[in-house]
Amino acid sequence: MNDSDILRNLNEQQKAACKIIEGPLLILAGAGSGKTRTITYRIAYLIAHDISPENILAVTFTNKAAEEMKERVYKIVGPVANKITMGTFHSICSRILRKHAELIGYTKNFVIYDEKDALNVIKKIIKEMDLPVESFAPKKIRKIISKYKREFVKPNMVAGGYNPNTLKIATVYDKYVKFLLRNNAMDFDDLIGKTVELMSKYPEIKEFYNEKFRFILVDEYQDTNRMQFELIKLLGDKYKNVCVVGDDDQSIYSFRGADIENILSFDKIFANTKVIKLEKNYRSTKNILKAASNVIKNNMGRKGKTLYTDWKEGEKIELIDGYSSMEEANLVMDKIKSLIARGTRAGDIAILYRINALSRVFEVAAQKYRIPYVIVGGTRFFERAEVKDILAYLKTIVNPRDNVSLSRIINTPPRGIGKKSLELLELEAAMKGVSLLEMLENLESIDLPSRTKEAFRKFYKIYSDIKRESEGKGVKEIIEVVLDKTAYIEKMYNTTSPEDMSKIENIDELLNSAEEYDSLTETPTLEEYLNQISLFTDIDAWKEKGDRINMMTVHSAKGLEFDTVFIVGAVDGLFPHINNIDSDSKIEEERRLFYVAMTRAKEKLFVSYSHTRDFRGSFMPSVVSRFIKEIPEELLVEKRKPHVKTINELPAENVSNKLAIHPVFGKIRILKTVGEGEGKRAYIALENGEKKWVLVKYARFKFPEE
DNA sequence: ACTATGGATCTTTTT
DNA sequence: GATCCATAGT
Repeated sequence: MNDSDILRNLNEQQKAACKIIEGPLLILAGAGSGKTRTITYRIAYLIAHDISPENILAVTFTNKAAEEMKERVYKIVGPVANKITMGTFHSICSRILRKHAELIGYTKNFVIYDEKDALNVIKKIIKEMDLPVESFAPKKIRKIISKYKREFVKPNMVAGGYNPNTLKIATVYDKYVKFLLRNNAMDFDDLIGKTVELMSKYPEIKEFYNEKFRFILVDEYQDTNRMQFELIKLLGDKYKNVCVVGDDDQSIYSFRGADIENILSFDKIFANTKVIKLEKNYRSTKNILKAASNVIKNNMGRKGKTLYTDWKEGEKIELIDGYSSMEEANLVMDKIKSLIARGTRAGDIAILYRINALSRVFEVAAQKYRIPYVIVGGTRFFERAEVKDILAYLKTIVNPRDNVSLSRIINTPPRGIGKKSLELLELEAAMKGVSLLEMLENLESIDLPSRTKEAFRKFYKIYSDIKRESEGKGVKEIIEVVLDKTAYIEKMYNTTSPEDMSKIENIDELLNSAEEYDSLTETPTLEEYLNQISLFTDIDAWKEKGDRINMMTVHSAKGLEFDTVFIVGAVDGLFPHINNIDSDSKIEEERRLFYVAMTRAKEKLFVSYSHTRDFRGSFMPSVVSRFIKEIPEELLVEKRKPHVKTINELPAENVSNKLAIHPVFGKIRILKTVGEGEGKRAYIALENGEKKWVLVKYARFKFPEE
């Protein structure tokens, strides 16, 4: 394979990006500009130029993206592709850390705590310290700690300032860090942060990886945070062959610390950076691209790119105007039904929303219309309670120091070990400075009521039986041992309740995942399996092009494309989200998110909204998203309808005896209204003759033909 | 020790 | 409308 074989598939800018082999390179790649293609061919080009695949590191945003890239490179260069290191920051760091864990006080079997585990630890600490939950909300503290970690602020470096709570938070932080270390556990931030610390502290390790990864590629660079940047800096320190690919317009992870500065100041850290812009879009029609560009141009402080396409004009963008969110969902499904009838494949359609909560109403509608669907994301599979229970058994086998997992399973299924007993055990363990499991091994050394002791003994027997019988077995078999020894399914669930049935199905699904792992891995180990799944996301598992429509958040849809896209729930407060409308920078991120959503569409884009929406059970009035208003009217199928009038916008005398449509009761007649503001009520007559008083605040009436 | 129940509280997005 | 938590009853 020679250069021209590789390069003939690329446009001029893409070619240029391949040819710069050495030195720092920043590729600004617009949406749909063939970014993945460019990276893939660049890797092939490197290999064609005698660069050893072992010396190439490619960092992607998801595991799935890494796999796809590997496959694509494989198609060009063959089996040597398997020698390239590819993965997410988290998976690569986890691999590195397992090799050197002892140097930082861990063992190579450390476990990774997910958000829930981390939150539980913090809750525990807050309770222990007897802090008022009002000013120490665990979730908020968790966020603050995560931020400290990302910025390399250690507990003893937290500045007290004027807020007396800050020091207490620093104490929680300190206890949290120590807890994790004692439990041989890391959270997501640790994976990156500790790798950075490892390399800063041990020059010989850094040197090793500098030599190993002489050529570095980072995809989705706009969504890296400071820690990740530090890591790239360290890894690329010796050879400076660092190629990053990103699009400032698609930066949508600032809540996770992603810092656009990483793009803007890349060339300050890596001197003589070459910059290439990919501005030709191969994905969307002219109309979609034009609409998206008109939205994103309202953001200030962009690097500035002008996307263009040779593609057809295409269809205009269609707005879908529902009254309630239920009606909105039904109208969307109506549309989808007719699209499918006209030959569109269900798998080529996506419904994108701002928040997961919205999936529910669309799921119900899809079922009603008998449209096959798949929901990607939401509650992660591996975070479901029944799955976590089983995994906790596995984690305890691998890492006996993991007290979080042990306290989860010690009485699951119930075996007579209650809160009090567990507390006693924890107290003893803390005093002796040993793990819970070590405590269980030495039960004789402590003074306990004999019944409690017996219960502990029984549990320890189950645990050691599992451990013994797991020796030399595959992961699936080990899970079967756990299920067998604990009688988990029989004791926890009954086969008549539908909820329990779905839990049993989830456990089956877990067995399937283990079986798949066992069969696809050369030397399967429990350790590796646990590591893999703790860094696994739903999007990684998502099978594309199934014959079902796809539903997911806009965040999950990053990097994907679909023929037909529905952006749903496009109302102010949802998209942009209510939490992000109080500052320009937050609104700009919401706008980028909307832009990402729009640019997922290849052929046809729909945007839907409703005039009321469900909020914690009751109704909330809503207003069309400001982003819809930024789409030029000539790109829309129909002109935007004037916003419907609500009862509060009309004088009382205009309302009486008027026909309206109510979100629940349908066609109604308003007879009179009483009161003003919050307490304003309306007396209405339903079609069936029934009469009712309703609160105007919740019942949003729509008046026809206003 | 366990289960059922009601109350409070919350939802942004994710590795 | 879901989930988490404290409490009361078994």
